[in-house]
Amino acid sequence: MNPTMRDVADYARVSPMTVSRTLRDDPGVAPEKRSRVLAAVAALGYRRNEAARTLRVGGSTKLLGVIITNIANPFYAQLALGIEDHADKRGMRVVFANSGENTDRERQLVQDFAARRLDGIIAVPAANQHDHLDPAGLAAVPVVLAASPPHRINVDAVLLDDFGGTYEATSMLIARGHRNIGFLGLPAATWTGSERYRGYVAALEAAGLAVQDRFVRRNQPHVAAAVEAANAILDQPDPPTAVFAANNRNTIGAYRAIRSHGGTTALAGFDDFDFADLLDLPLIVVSYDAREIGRVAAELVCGHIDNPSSTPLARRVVIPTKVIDYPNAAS
Amino acid sequence: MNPTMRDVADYARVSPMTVSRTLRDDPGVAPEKRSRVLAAVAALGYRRNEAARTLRVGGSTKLLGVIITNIANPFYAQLALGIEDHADKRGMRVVFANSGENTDRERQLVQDFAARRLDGIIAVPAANQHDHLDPAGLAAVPVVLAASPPHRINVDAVLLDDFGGTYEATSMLIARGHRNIGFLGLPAATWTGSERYRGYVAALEAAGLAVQDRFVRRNQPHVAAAVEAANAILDQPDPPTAVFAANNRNTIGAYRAIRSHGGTTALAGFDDFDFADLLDLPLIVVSYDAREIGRVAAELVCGHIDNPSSTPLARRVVIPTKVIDYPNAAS
DNA sequence: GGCAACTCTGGTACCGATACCATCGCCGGG
DNA sequence: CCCGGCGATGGTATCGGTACCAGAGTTGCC
Repeated sequence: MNPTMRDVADYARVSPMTVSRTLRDDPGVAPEKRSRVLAAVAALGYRRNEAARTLRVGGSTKLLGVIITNIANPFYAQLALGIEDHADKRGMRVVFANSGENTDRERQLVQDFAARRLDGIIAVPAANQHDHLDPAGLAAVPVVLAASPPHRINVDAVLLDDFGGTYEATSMLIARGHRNIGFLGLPAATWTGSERYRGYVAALEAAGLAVQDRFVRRNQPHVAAAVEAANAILDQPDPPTAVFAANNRNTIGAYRAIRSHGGTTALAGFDDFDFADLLDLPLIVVSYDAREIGRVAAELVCGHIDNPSSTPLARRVVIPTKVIDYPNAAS
Repeated sequence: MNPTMRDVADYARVSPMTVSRTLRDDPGVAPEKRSRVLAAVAALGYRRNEAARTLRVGGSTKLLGVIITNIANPFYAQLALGIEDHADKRGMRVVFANSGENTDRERQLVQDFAARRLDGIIAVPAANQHDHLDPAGLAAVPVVLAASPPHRINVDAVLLDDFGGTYEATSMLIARGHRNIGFLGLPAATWTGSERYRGYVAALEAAGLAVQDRFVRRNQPHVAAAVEAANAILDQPDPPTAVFAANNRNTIGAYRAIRSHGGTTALAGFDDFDFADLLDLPLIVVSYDAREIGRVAAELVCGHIDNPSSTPLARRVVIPTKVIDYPNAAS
């Protein structure tokens, strides 16, 4: 087995206490014994058992739990980077898990994290059901939500300006003369889905345009469905001259459909991506700093870790969005 | 503070042992006491302290450490997904950290992981210096490398067929009539860089073509440098009619350069990506299942966890590549 | 009826580290 | 010369669980 502190003590002919003090840089260890201890540590390849230390000191595990829906989505990868940025500054490590948009699994993961006594949890909730994310039921482990506000629980959240970004991009389409604008959205029950739709509707209304339901599709779980929905919109008589896609997947689907329809329909979408400027059709995207979301979420959760007495404030930090125009002129 | 097992025992008017047994599903607990205990657990919101349990049982932390260079790279995100796939089946969680291609940081992370008694480590090494990844110096924590073979240490590795993929893609360019083919590579000191270059050279030689150093650039750390290198190659008199780019970054750079040169140069590159079929120039990519790499690496490391006595075999599993042709005909 | 075997329960020690207190030797001042 | 005080060191209990063993109560079989 691994050497223990007692082994080191025996080897160095001192008591375990002296070893403990030495390794904690406690003053009041004679230089000579100190060096004997360090030599013993090196000789035995000793490494302190942090779990045991944590148990005794009542200290923290210095682990931050992160639950996201899918790390393969570049948005979440950036989020993860931002969280790690901040965690690392505090000597903390990050435990990642993918929920796969499944609330049951999300619940299991949260329970597991609490049992492991992680210091804090950052979650991108899969759905609207948030009871299992309430710190009150989780041994008071601080929780911060990202990308979606809490529902009936009292925790902080870092949000994106879903409404504003969509409003701005849609308005840009209108400013370019489009009057009939399609919408490929996310399920209405989700925060993001509802906010982005709200932004679309508000932009139309502000320009005195009516929302036409025949141009709206709101439930495409994958790219293939998005292609199909976009085709359905474009195949109508008197089709829209522009489309707004509420996320990455829908943008790709719309892009493919527009391409196969001759490429004359304007396209705007939420979520920027690499290569957006290398495509063969013009594109408008709503961009934002996903890494910053992670950084802020980590800051908030660390704030609660440092100061557990602070009652959850249900704060909401909103990260701004920026609309980017990729003209993608003929090459 | 959190309730302890003793609190539960007091509440249920039994001994701590009975609580412990109940929570471990030990048979031989009277049904009535059992239900009293479960009621007490629910009433107090008790959660067993896994760290304490691990300490006593001498068991494992059920944590797998993963060190990659940058999670924002979709390749590593997929790798991470594959690792989590397998870990999850065994009730393990995954601790991620980015080394940022910095060996010093990598060393710190590995030490930290060992001190936390993680059960195993999967690393994509930042460089050729691997001493710090030797399980012998890490409390015998099993280590598996991904994407790069071990150097002077005795551990398993999961590799990609860097040579074969490059050979095949380059050969495809040759088969299409190209005789002068540029190469945008990675530093020669890296395994991947050297293997991919070897594949390029071997394909040329097999076709009786000479390697022309004026068409080769091997050190572009970011996209801007790749653009510059590609421009330098294309601006020569009698430039190549095709270019092979040894990774993602170089492919993007080459793509931009080729586009600005009129778009007549053929392009092939290592690493597939979303949107590859939506660009406005034809493209050949070397594709592979990054998720599978992660899955296999996790399997290997779990094998060592289950059977610590097994001497490291320095096994090498090679994941195959597949060449994909995106004609990207005019839209 | 007696004794072994079995079921259920609780006491005690211990995993590896550290907080707290006791001890020991040494110093200077009264 | 003796005692208070200080710095260095070690003993002991403890963090939250669990392995091991002992003991109480019950049953079954000869």
